[in-house]
Amino acid sequence: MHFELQKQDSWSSARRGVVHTRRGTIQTPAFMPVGTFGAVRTLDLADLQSLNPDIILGNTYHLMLRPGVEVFNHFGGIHGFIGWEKPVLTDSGGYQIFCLPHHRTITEEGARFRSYHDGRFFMLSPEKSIEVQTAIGSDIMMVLDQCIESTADINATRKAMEITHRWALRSLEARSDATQALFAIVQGGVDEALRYESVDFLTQHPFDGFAIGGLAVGETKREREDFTELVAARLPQNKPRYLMGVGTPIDLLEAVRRGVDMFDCVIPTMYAERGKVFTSQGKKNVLPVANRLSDQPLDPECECSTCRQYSLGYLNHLSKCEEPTGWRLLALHNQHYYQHLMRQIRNAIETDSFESLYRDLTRQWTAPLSPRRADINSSVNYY
RNA sequence: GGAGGGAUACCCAAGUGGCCAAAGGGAACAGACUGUAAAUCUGUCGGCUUAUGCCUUCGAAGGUUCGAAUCCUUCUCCCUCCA
Repeated sequence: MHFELQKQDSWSSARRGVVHTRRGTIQTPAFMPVGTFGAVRTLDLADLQSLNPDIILGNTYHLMLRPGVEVFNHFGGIHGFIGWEKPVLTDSGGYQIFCLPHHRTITEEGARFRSYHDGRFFMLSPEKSIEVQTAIGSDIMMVLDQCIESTADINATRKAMEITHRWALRSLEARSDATQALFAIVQGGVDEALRYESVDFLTQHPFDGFAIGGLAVGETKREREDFTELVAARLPQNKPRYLMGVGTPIDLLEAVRRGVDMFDCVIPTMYAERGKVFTSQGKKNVLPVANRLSDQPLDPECECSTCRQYSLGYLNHLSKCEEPTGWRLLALHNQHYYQHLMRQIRNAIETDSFESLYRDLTRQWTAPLSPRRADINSSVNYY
């Protein structure tokens, strides 16, 4: 795997690049839809192909519990299993160490988990995570890390960072197939010195890319942006930078501006299930009764299949009935919105217009609506 | 014509003398959610309000009682069964 840096924005740290993987290229900045269990929630392969992201995500932790390594060995990896031929990145399970704290204990060896699904104990070590990711056959693997709340004290944060470093080296050692890329994960909470230390340690080793972990886990938006900037600026130019788990459209824009190349987030699908969509007019709630008789699309400026075919009134109805088709239609819209946003961003960097795109979008997302527009659709919010 | 059962807030529904402005659902409204144990969680939901405060409310009208959604009388409407 290698990273081709095509253009550096002159106004900001934004960069346009291409990640070359064994299964194809990823145009960056890129947003990767999250498919934890081997499917982007509510979407099927045809939906996914119509959205056409360059890469999707799967999750080691969930996939090792179900269906298990045996199934991936049988099917020859996730690509054959789910029918997706383009790149897949697997998260290592590090986030589950963070978000399932009552189900595990951490030792030097790894995280000993009690399965939330059948109660059995198992050890998720760096080696085990790599073994599972190898069976899954992802094109980009992540090292097992210890993510920790941004609000944790400095000692705990240092400890988590140091174990993350040791686990990262063990992961590198455990990799058997170098065509599977391996990214390390920078930790260090919201402490400047620790973040620098983490970057400096990890970048001494031959990882294919570097992720910024431990953000969007309790810190303020400002801290998130500051630490993204600080870490990205210290990472090598010639390797991709991946901000894990982030975020809202404005988070993405702010992070691209600070030099991040790759993102993933559950927000597009999660919000779809909550009746929330991103539009050119801001974040909108589909559920209020005020939308019941609307024959307008979700977003008149959107070209997604949902906006081309369905009225807000119908989507309001489906969402209120908790009809899975409604979640799917909103998920398609939100994922389209994210892919479209990233296309706009890539274009803007290419054509030296990132600054004006940045200003347009931030104005659009934060400016109050005109009275006329507010009158037409009272359920619009800002980001 | 006879015998029973019922009427509670926007809807369904609990409550059978004080701890009832009234459980629980639903709806509505607001909020949360960022490397998905999430079709989840939180708040508001009679009115006025800073309120542990006042006012109005449990089909209607009277009555008993210190005190009534709860007991009694009459009335109205609904349901079931028997003729």
